[in-house]
Amino acid sequence: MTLRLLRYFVAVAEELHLARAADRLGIEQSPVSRAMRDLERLLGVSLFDRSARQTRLTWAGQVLLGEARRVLATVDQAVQATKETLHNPPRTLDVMR
Amino acid sequence: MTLRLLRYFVAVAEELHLARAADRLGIEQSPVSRAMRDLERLLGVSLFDRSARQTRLTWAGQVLLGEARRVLATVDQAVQATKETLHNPPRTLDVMR
DNA sequence: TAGCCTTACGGCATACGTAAGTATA
DNA sequence: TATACTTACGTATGCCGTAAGGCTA
Repeated sequence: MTLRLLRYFVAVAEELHLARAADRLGIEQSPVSRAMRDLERLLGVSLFDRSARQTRLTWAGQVLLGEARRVLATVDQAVQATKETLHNPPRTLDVMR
Repeated sequence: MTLRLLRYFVAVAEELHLARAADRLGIEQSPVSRAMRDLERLLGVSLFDRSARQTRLTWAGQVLLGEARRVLATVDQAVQATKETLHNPPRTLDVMR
């Protein structure tokens, strides 16, 4: 699993349209389509219902959308918390030992 | 940020030794060293204290270790929860609309 | 046939391994 | 000098864009 696949998936799941998702991601449709295929293969589940004219989420897709948002939020927090150590030094001197 | 950098970092932070971390990851020392350098540049903070003979975590490194573990746990849960939708179908039929 | 997604292919960027280099105790 | 981390360089893998292909209303 990679964050790239999760980021692409959230964009597609929210837009329900590959071209718009690709626009939002600043890339072309093609890599987005391939990424969704790769993600489905990786997880072994269908994330989208492509039978209809419009793209829709399967149940697995709905579950992953919530989970992926949590992952990305956790990543953002990890980056922020680490950067903020510059301004919030440890209270005691021996925490680094 | 990538999961690869976080996975490598957790290995190094837990082993406090690049060769052992590399062994655990199934790769060579060299890419691990480069990854840690890249991660520090990305975050703009020092994660390791390299002045001593042994590798030690800075305060920022200790904070990131906890955060990175949370991220990786969240990812595992995301994958599991999505895969389990195959055995736990939605209770109602209209959740996919 | 118009709109949307997918596949093929070539090029670029990223990541690895080997091996040489640097530093410290 | 032994141990551990870093840097240089060539190769392999991964990801992207362009363009062609397929499908459905």
